[in-house]
Amino acid sequence: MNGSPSPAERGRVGVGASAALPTGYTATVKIATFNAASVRARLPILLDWLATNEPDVLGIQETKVEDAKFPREEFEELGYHVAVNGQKSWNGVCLLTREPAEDVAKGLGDPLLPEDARLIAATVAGVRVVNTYVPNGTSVGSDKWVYKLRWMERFAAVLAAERAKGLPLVWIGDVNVAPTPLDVYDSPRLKGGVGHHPEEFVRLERIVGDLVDCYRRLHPNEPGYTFWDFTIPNALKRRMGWRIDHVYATTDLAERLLSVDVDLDARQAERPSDHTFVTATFG
DNA sequence: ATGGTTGTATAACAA
Repeated sequence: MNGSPSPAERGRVGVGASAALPTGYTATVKIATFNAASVRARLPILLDWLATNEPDVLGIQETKVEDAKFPREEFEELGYHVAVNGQKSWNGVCLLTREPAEDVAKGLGDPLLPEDARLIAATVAGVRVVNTYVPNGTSVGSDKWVYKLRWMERFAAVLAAERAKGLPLVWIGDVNVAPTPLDVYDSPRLKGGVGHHPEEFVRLERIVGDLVDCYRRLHPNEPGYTFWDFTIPNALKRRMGWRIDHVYATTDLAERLLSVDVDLDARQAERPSDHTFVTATFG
Protein backbone atom coordinates (compact mmCIF):
# COMPACT_ATOMS: atom_id res chain seq x y z
CA MET A 1 0.00 0.00 0.00
CA ASN A 2 1.40 3.42 -0.83
CA GLY A 3 0.64 6.57 1.12
CA SER A 4 -1.50 8.43 -1.41
CA PRO A 5 -5.22 8.45 -0.64
CA SER A 6 -7.77 7.00 -3.03
CA PRO A 7 -10.12 9.44 -4.80
CA ALA A 8 -12.87 8.45 -2.37
CA GLU A 9 -10.62 9.16 0.61
CA ARG A 10 -9.51 12.50 -0.83
CA GLY A 11 -13.18 13.40 -1.25
CA ARG A 12 -13.73 13.04 2.48
CA VAL A 13 -10.87 15.31 3.51
CA GLY A 14 -12.29 18.40 5.14
CA VAL A 15 -15.75 16.86 5.47
CA GLY A 16 -15.45 13.86 7.72
CA ALA A 17 -11.84 14.20 8.90
CA SER A 18 -11.96 14.81 12.64
CA ALA A 19 -8.74 16.86 12.61
CA ALA A 20 -10.52 19.51 10.50
CA LEU A 21 -13.49 19.79 12.88
CA PRO A 22 -13.76 22.51 15.52
CA THR A 23 -13.09 21.57 19.11
CA GLY A 24 -16.17 20.20 20.83
CA TYR A 25 -17.75 19.03 17.59
CA THR A 26 -20.12 16.09 17.88
CA ALA A 27 -22.14 14.51 15.10
CA THR A 28 -25.83 15.05 15.78
CA VAL A 29 -28.95 13.28 14.60
CA LYS A 30 -32.12 15.30 13.98
CA ILE A 31 -35.38 13.37 13.85
CA ALA A 32 -38.63 15.20 13.13
CA THR A 33 -42.35 14.48 12.84
CA PHE A 34 -45.15 16.32 11.03
CA ASN A 35 -48.81 15.60 10.37
CA ALA A 36 -49.14 17.28 6.97
CA ALA A 37 -52.90 16.78 6.47
CA SER A 38 -52.08 16.12 2.77
CA VAL A 39 -48.46 15.98 1.61
CA ARG A 40 -49.44 17.49 -1.75
CA ALA A 41 -51.27 20.46 -0.27
CA ARG A 42 -48.36 21.04 2.12
CA LEU A 43 -45.54 20.68 -0.42
CA PRO A 44 -44.42 24.36 -0.30
CA ILE A 45 -44.27 24.31 3.51
CA LEU A 46 -42.51 20.94 3.53
CA LEU A 47 -39.84 21.84 0.97
CA ASP A 48 -39.13 25.16 2.66
CA TRP A 49 -38.95 23.57 6.10
CA LEU A 50 -36.65 20.74 4.97
CA ALA A 51 -34.26 23.13 3.22
CA THR A 52 -34.07 25.27 6.36
CA ASN A 53 -33.94 22.58 9.04
CA GLU A 54 -32.17 19.70 7.25
CA PRO A 55 -33.30 16.87 9.54
CA ASP A 56 -31.75 13.42 9.13
CA VAL A 57 -35.23 11.90 9.30
CA LEU A 58 -38.70 13.38 8.82
CA GLY A 59 -41.72 11.17 9.45
CA ILE A 60 -44.92 12.52 7.90
CA GLN A 61 -48.46 11.45 8.72
CA GLU A 62 -51.74 11.97 6.86
CA THR A 63 -50.05 12.13 3.47
CA LYS A 64 -53.49 11.40 1.96
CA VAL A 65 -52.10 10.00 -1.29
CA GLU A 66 -51.56 6.62 -2.90
CA ASP A 67 -47.92 5.67 -3.44
CA ALA A 68 -47.96 6.11 -7.23
CA LYS A 69 -49.01 9.76 -6.85
CA PHE A 70 -46.63 10.63 -3.99
CA PRO A 71 -44.47 13.70 -4.84
CA ARG A 72 -41.29 11.65 -4.50
CA GLU A 73 -39.03 13.59 -6.89
CA GLU A 74 -39.52 16.91 -5.10
CA PHE A 75 -38.02 15.46 -1.91
CA GLU A 76 -35.31 13.51 -3.74
CA GLU A 77 -34.12 16.76 -5.31
CA LEU A 78 -33.46 18.00 -1.76
CA GLY A 79 -31.31 14.93 -1.12
CA TYR A 80 -33.82 12.74 0.70
CA HIS A 81 -34.61 9.07 0.27
CA VAL A 82 -38.36 8.43 0.27
CA ALA A 83 -40.16 5.43 1.79
CA VAL A 84 -43.96 5.51 1.61
CA ASN A 85 -46.96 3.64 2.94
CA GLY A 86 -49.97 5.37 1.43
CA GLN A 87 -53.55 4.86 0.32
CA LYS A 88 -56.06 6.92 -1.62
CA SER A 89 -57.63 9.92 0.14
CA TRP A 90 -56.95 9.15 3.80
CA ASN A 91 -54.21 8.28 6.26
CA GLY A 92 -50.79 7.57 4.73
CA VAL A 93 -47.32 7.81 6.30
CA CYS A 94 -43.80 8.18 4.96
CA LEU A 95 -40.17 8.51 5.99
CA LEU A 96 -37.82 11.02 4.38
CA THR A 97 -34.23 10.11 5.22
CA ARG A 98 -30.78 11.52 4.40
CA GLU A 99 -29.28 8.03 4.55
CA PRO A 100 -31.05 5.12 2.85
CA ALA A 101 -33.89 3.52 4.81
CA GLU A 102 -33.20 -0.16 5.44
CA ASP A 103 -35.50 -3.00 6.52
CA VAL A 104 -38.66 -1.01 5.78
CA ALA A 105 -41.77 -2.42 7.48
CA LYS A 106 -45.37 -1.33 6.89
CA GLY A 107 -48.67 -1.86 8.69
CA LEU A 108 -49.76 -3.68 11.83
CA GLY A 109 -50.18 -7.04 10.13
CA ASP A 110 -53.33 -7.77 12.15
CA PRO A 111 -55.90 -9.83 10.20
CA LEU A 112 -58.63 -8.57 12.55
CA LEU A 113 -58.01 -4.89 11.76
CA PRO A 114 -58.30 -2.96 8.47
CA GLU A 115 -54.92 -2.45 6.77
CA ASP A 116 -55.01 1.34 6.93
CA ALA A 117 -51.75 3.03 5.96
CA ARG A 118 -50.79 4.19 9.46
CA LEU A 119 -47.37 2.70 10.14
CA ILE A 120 -43.96 2.71 8.48
CA ALA A 121 -40.70 1.72 10.14
CA ALA A 122 -37.11 1.61 8.92
CA THR A 123 -33.54 1.47 10.10
CA VAL A 124 -31.65 4.69 9.37
CA ALA A 125 -27.99 5.06 10.30
CA GLY A 126 -28.36 2.31 12.87
CA VAL A 127 -31.48 3.78 14.49
CA ARG A 128 -34.82 2.02 14.23
CA VAL A 129 -37.43 4.67 13.39
CA VAL A 130 -41.14 3.86 13.79
CA ASN A 131 -43.56 6.44 12.37
CA THR A 132 -47.27 6.11 13.10
CA TYR A 133 -50.56 7.86 12.52
CA VAL A 134 -52.68 6.63 15.42
CA PRO A 135 -56.43 6.63 14.60
CA ASN A 136 -58.30 9.74 15.69
CA GLY A 137 -61.26 7.94 17.23
CA THR A 138 -63.88 10.50 16.09
CA SER A 139 -66.20 10.23 19.13
CA VAL A 140 -66.15 8.18 22.31
CA GLY A 141 -68.18 5.00 21.90
CA SER A 142 -68.23 5.07 18.09
CA ASP A 143 -66.94 2.25 15.86
CA LYS A 144 -63.87 4.39 15.15
CA TRP A 145 -63.29 4.80 18.89
CA VAL A 146 -63.27 1.03 19.35
CA TYR A 147 -60.92 0.77 16.38
CA LYS A 148 -58.56 3.35 17.93
CA LEU A 149 -58.31 1.42 21.19
CA ARG A 150 -57.79 -1.90 19.43
CA TRP A 151 -55.23 -0.33 17.10
CA MET A 152 -53.26 0.95 20.09
CA GLU A 153 -53.36 -2.48 21.74
CA ARG A 154 -52.04 -4.14 18.61
CA PHE A 155 -49.39 -1.46 18.12
CA ALA A 156 -48.06 -2.10 21.63
CA ALA A 157 -47.18 -5.63 20.50
CA VAL A 158 -45.74 -4.43 17.19
CA LEU A 159 -43.52 -1.86 18.91
CA ALA A 160 -42.39 -4.44 21.47
CA ALA A 161 -41.30 -6.68 18.58
CA GLU A 162 -39.44 -3.76 16.99
CA ARG A 163 -37.69 -3.04 20.29
CA ALA A 164 -36.69 -6.68 20.61
CA LYS A 165 -34.34 -6.17 17.64
CA GLY A 166 -32.08 -4.35 20.09
CA LEU A 167 -31.32 -1.21 18.07
CA PRO A 168 -31.66 2.28 19.51
CA LEU A 169 -35.21 3.24 18.59
CA VAL A 170 -37.41 6.28 18.18
CA TRP A 171 -41.19 6.22 17.90
CA ILE A 172 -42.51 9.35 16.23
CA GLY A 173 -45.84 10.50 14.94
CA ASP A 174 -49.32 11.80 15.54
CA VAL A 175 -50.39 9.74 18.55
CA ASN A 176 -53.80 11.45 18.76
CA VAL A 177 -53.61 11.40 22.56
CA ALA A 178 -52.76 14.30 24.87
CA PRO A 179 -51.77 12.19 27.86
CA THR A 180 -51.56 14.71 30.74
CA PRO A 181 -53.45 17.85 31.79
CA LEU A 182 -50.47 19.97 30.67
CA ASP A 183 -50.80 18.55 27.14
CA VAL A 184 -54.15 20.17 26.37
CA TYR A 185 -55.59 23.69 26.71
CA ASP A 186 -58.57 22.85 28.94
CA SER A 187 -58.09 19.50 30.60
CA PRO A 188 -61.11 19.65 32.96
CA ARG A 189 -63.47 20.31 30.04
CA LEU A 190 -61.83 17.98 27.50
CA LYS A 191 -61.07 15.05 29.81
CA GLY A 192 -63.16 12.04 28.87
CA GLY A 193 -63.38 13.14 25.24
CA VAL A 194 -61.48 11.79 22.24
CA GLY A 195 -57.76 12.49 22.59
CA HIS A 196 -57.86 13.04 26.35
CA HIS A 197 -59.56 9.93 27.68
CA PRO A 198 -58.37 7.53 30.43
CA GLU A 199 -58.89 4.50 28.14
CA GLU A 200 -56.39 6.10 25.74
CA PHE A 201 -53.97 7.02 28.55
CA VAL A 202 -53.76 3.40 29.73
CA ARG A 203 -53.08 2.10 26.24
CA LEU A 204 -50.50 4.79 25.50
CA GLU A 205 -48.67 3.91 28.73
CA ARG A 206 -48.53 0.27 27.66
CA ILE A 207 -47.11 1.25 24.27
CA VAL A 208 -44.52 3.62 25.71
CA GLY A 209 -43.17 1.42 28.50
CA ASP A 210 -39.78 2.84 29.44
CA LEU A 211 -39.36 4.93 26.29
CA VAL A 212 -38.63 8.59 27.02
CA ASP A 213 -41.13 11.28 25.96
CA CYS A 214 -38.42 13.56 24.58
CA TYR A 215 -40.29 16.88 24.61
CA ARG A 216 -41.56 16.39 28.16
CA ARG A 217 -38.12 15.31 29.38
CA LEU A 218 -36.61 18.65 28.40
CA HIS A 219 -39.72 20.83 28.91
CA PRO A 220 -41.48 19.57 32.05
CA ASN A 221 -43.60 22.71 32.55
CA GLU A 222 -44.37 24.06 29.06
CA PRO A 223 -47.49 22.82 27.23
CA GLY A 224 -45.65 22.23 23.92
CA TYR A 225 -48.79 22.14 21.80
CA THR A 226 -48.34 20.71 18.30
CA PHE A 227 -51.94 20.82 16.99
CA TRP A 228 -54.56 23.55 16.82
CA ASP A 229 -58.07 22.81 15.55
CA PHE A 230 -58.87 24.53 12.23
CA THR A 231 -62.40 25.15 13.44
CA ILE A 232 -61.32 27.29 16.41
CA PRO A 233 -60.53 30.80 15.13
CA ASN A 234 -57.06 32.04 16.15
CA ALA A 235 -56.53 28.87 18.20
CA LEU A 236 -52.75 29.32 18.26
CA LYS A 237 -52.88 32.92 19.50
CA ARG A 238 -55.49 31.89 22.06
CA ARG A 239 -53.24 28.99 23.14
CA MET A 240 -56.02 26.48 22.46
CA GLY A 241 -53.85 23.56 21.38
CA TRP A 242 -53.01 19.94 22.00
CA ARG A 243 -49.65 18.18 22.31
CA ILE A 244 -50.46 15.06 20.30
CA ASP A 245 -47.36 14.80 18.06
CA HIS A 246 -44.65 13.04 20.05
CA VAL A 247 -41.08 11.78 19.84
CA TYR A 248 -40.22 8.84 22.09
CA ALA A 249 -36.73 7.34 22.39
CA THR A 250 -35.06 4.39 24.01
CA THR A 251 -33.00 5.38 27.04
CA ASP A 252 -29.66 4.93 25.24
CA LEU A 253 -30.69 7.58 22.71
CA ALA A 254 -32.47 9.75 25.29
CA GLU A 255 -29.20 10.12 27.19
CA ARG A 256 -27.91 11.91 24.08
CA LEU A 257 -30.96 14.20 23.79
CA LEU A 258 -29.85 17.80 23.17
CA SER A 259 -33.05 19.65 22.27
CA VAL A 260 -36.66 19.29 21.19
CA ASP A 261 -38.23 22.09 19.18
CA VAL A 262 -41.83 22.78 18.19
CA ASP A 263 -41.98 25.04 15.10
CA LEU A 264 -44.79 27.53 15.63
CA ASP A 265 -43.96 29.40 12.40
CA ALA A 266 -45.08 26.54 10.15
CA ARG A 267 -48.53 26.58 11.78
CA GLN A 268 -48.82 30.29 10.91
CA ALA A 269 -47.59 29.98 7.32
CA GLU A 270 -49.74 30.26 4.18
CA ARG A 271 -52.11 27.26 3.87
CA PRO A 272 -50.85 25.49 7.02
CA SER A 273 -51.56 22.04 8.33
CA ASP A 274 -53.48 21.96 11.62
CA HIS A 275 -50.33 20.36 13.12
CA THR A 276 -46.73 21.55 13.15
CA PHE A 277 -43.22 20.09 13.16
CA VAL A 278 -41.54 18.60 16.24
CA THR A 279 -37.78 18.03 16.00
CA ALA A 280 -35.58 16.13 18.44
CA THR A 281 -31.80 16.47 18.21
CA PHE A 282 -29.51 13.82 19.65
CA GLY A 283 -25.77 14.39 20.15
C1' DA B 1 -73.54 28.10 18.44
C1' DT B 2 -74.63 20.11 17.83
C1' DG B 3 -71.27 25.81 15.06
C1' DG B 4 -66.38 26.46 12.83
C1' DT B 5 -62.22 24.91 8.50
C1' DT B 6 -59.59 22.00 5.38
C1' DG B 7 -58.69 18.21 2.16
C1' DT B 8 -60.02 14.46 -0.76
C1' DA B 9 -63.67 9.79 -4.07
C1' DT B 10 -66.24 16.98 -5.23
C1' DA B 11 -70.54 14.49 -1.91
C1' DA B 12 -70.17 13.29 2.07
C1' DC B 13 -66.68 12.01 4.85
C1' DA B 14 -62.86 12.48 8.20
C1' DA B 15 -60.23 15.21 11.13
